[in-house]
Amino acid sequence: MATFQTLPGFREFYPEDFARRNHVFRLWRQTANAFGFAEYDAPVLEPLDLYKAKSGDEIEAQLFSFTDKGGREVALRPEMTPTVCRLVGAKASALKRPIKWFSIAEFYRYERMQKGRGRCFSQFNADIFGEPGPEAEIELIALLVQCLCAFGLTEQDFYVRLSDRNLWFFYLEALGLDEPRIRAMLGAVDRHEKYGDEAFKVYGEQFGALDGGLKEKVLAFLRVKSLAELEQALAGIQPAGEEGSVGPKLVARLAEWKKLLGGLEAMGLARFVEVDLGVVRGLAYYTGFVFEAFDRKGELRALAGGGRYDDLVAKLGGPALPAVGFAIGDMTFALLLEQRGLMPKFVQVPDVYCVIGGEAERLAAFADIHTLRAAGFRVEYPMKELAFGKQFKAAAESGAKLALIYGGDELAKGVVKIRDLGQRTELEVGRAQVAATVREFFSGA
RNA sequence: GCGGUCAUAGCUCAGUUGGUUAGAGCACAAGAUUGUGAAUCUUGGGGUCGCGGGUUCGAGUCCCGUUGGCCGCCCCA
Repeated sequence: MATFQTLPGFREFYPEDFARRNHVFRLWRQTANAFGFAEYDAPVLEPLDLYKAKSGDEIEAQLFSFTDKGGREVALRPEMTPTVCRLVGAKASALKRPIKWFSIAEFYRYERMQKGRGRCFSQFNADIFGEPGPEAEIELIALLVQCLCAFGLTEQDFYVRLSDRNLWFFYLEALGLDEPRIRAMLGAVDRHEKYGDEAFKVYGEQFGALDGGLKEKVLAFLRVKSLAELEQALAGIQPAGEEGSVGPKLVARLAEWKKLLGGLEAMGLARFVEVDLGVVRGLAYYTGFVFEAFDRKGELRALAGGGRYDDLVAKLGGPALPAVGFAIGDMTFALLLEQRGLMPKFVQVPDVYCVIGGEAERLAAFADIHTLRAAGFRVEYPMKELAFGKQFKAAAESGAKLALIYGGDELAKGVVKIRDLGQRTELEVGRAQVAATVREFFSGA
């Protein structure tokens, strides 16, 4: 048993694990490319203040942070958003709009592990900068859906819940709440799914008990599950001619909802998306539409989450720049794929396995082995001398399609015996024809 | 940060009310087998029973602590 243990919550990728991870990353990358997103990366270690500026001082408890040898307060990145805001903010005026970027990167959070959560994990991040309208959300939600569908997942397996912090803000404003009350109420809305009416307790402690009419209106809004219900709920709140200052904002917002849902429907994605105003997402930097993807069975943590954060680039020192983004975590996602039998088994299979008689034959084989490898074939051979019987067994077990046989007889005749391990047929070819014959076999296969 | 639960070979697990040198299957390796296939048989390597302490004539087994895994709470950017 090894003296040294892996640090808690960190992961090791043995070849089969690594193959699975590669598979996931490869399809994410391919999908993002299809949507015209450009890939970037950035440092793993960042100034601690970058995260404090975004999320507040409390965030430090959940970071891998320390003081470096130059006295700098630094942290391993727990997320990509502040970093990408800095990157984009620094060159905003030179970047062609819309700015569509993605990354696949590893992140670190000092947290207790749970199912689907560790201290290190990877995320696919995609963001659009410079587009204030719901066109950006359409593009991103479509990308999110496709990033899951690319693996064979369907609307039976997952769905995206769509909500809107702006809409809530305007609605609560129309109900007469001031900003502190609105923020507290959004906190209650966020917790309502889990705690029921208990969720309003904090609000009550802060601002006094909720009057029944208000609570009823909040609950009604929270239960909105479709555009039609939304229109109905809003119709009730803005009687014609009254509340003139709030009404137009809600009307304009409703138009954006129609645009967003209409766009997604036109893409054929309506079946993946559910209106659900019960989602507002924890941290307060989101400024508009927010969305989260969940498995349909509701057994797993959120698969992905995102939303609009129009103020963040400026807050982190860049120009005012509207932004929307989302992230998919790799851990919960891998669990879902395993659960649905959509994670392939990866075995490394050579194209060709060489069966080699002795030392002289080995040298002859080496010449062909290297030629074939240089041509892109995956070629294996036994590292040490083995009985022929063992070598044929090894060739069969390796999964190779072809065996090249370099025995004393063949060497003497200047030929190589090529055995089709699937068909169990053999033919002899001259040494000079080996590469061409192998190439022909695989181009036909 | 809090709670529950678990820890024996690379993996899955046995191991009796505490009793001699800790076992099996799988996997790995060698041989039977020096020119043809996933088989079979034989053999082998591999363990400070997570770590530390305690009780006892004696601890894998009981007690305490600790580390780590899993699950849940808080949190979830």
